[in-house]
Amino acid sequence: MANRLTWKIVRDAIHQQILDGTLMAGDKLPRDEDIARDMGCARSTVQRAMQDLSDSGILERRRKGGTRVRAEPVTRATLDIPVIRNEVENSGRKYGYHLIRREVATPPPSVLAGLGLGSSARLLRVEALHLADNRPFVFEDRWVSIDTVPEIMDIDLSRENANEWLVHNRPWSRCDLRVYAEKADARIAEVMEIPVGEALLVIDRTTWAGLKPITTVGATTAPGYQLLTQI
Amino acid sequence: MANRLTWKIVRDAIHQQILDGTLMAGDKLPRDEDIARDMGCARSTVQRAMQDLSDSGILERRRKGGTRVRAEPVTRATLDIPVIRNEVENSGRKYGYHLIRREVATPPPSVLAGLGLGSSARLLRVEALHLADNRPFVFEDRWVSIDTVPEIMDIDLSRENANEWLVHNRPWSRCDLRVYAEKADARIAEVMEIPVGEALLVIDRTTWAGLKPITTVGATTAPGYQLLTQI
DNA sequence: TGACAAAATAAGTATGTACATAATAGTTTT
DNA sequence: AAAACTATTATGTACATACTTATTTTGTCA
Repeated sequence: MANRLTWKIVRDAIHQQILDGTLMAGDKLPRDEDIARDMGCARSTVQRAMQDLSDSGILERRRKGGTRVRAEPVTRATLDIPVIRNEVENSGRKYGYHLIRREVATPPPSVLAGLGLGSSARLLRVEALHLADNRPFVFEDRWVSIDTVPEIMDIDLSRENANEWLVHNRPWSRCDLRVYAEKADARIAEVMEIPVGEALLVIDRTTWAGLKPITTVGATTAPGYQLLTQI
Repeated sequence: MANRLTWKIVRDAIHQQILDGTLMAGDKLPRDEDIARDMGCARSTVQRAMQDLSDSGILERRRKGGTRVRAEPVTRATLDIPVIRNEVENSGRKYGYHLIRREVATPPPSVLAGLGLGSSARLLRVEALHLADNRPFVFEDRWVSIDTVPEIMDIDLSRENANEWLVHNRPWSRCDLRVYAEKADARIAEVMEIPVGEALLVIDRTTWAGLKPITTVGATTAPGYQLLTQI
């Protein structure tokens, strides 16, 4: 009931001081306690606000060192990479899935290194195509650790999608992501039904459960695909 | 001193239940209060842990509805896009900058629409090349709102980098990012000293201060450029 | 039966207090 | 003067408590 300050109000007030130039890059802010006294709220409210600004990369906070406006600004964005089926269906299109290859093999050294495995490890390789309205949407080239996920061998991957099965049955605790552009080679061009040489966005993802590698996937997206974030 | 539970311990305990299958996608968790009682800590400690898991996209929380394991998992990653100079110098290379074009013009409709401006607005256009060890690293094609940032007209952009000037002098409150792949056209190929048709990663960014648009930039990166995140 | 109001619920927030921790500044010892 | 303690400081965390808010469930009335 009372006209208390919320941490979001405090956060926006501080942010506003940065936006209007009252606080510039590198400037030091007063102690949380003083800000709390000046604004008339509890220190924990200021702490919450500061934590949020710090998480967004706007402020830098150090014990004893105090709080300052980040001197080397970064654009910090949150990227949500959904399960492909959801991505397709949420955009109102029909999802389709098609298994291309399934085999047990020894992956190339780069894949083994990325997973932190020795040179003789044998993994399950899965190539599959995800469709949106019957058109190729994402081609995935995946290696799954049979050692970490033995159950995957019993799954009928022509009916069930490895991506979804893993995400529902083997949650990860660590994930490496890399995003880059690549020219479509003959193979990709054929599978995706596009001209050779087309520029495609590729999302590589490697996940672990604890220290054990689960899977590494290269997801080659159709032409025109965009990753979006909004802050 | 006492053996109190920290919110990180609580968070990891919950997360562990998800990792080991005790909690599956879609499952409902007990109320914070009950978890706190069971684990022997304050509800605020549980709240802090839950907030973190919710921010990471692992849990979904709704007032009255309770907490459940996210049914449609997403990979949520935080992307830090630094100022290019810092990115180059932090990797131990020499940073260079070169202004290619500076003019006042009316941008194409797509740019105007992205900025939410009418069809007659005149903006400052800046084309510039960022170098790493004297080799092209990022080509930027930028439009700056003269209305929002009139001071930009007085800056000598052949000496001072628009990217850095803006980021230090015009903090934004909202930012849209989009990442995609594009084939190098003749112009880009010449500027970047690469073959025509090379697949390049492009990062488009548009920023606002409140409702007023500041700038929109297309940053075309050199071949091999990767966006990385690690969770 | 359906529409609408009231109650119940669980997360979200605010506060004061106490203590923990990391980083710095100052002081003493070698 | 370098190294090794010590004190100080500002943020970080934990907790008990009280109140707020969004949402669902329930109850009432037409």
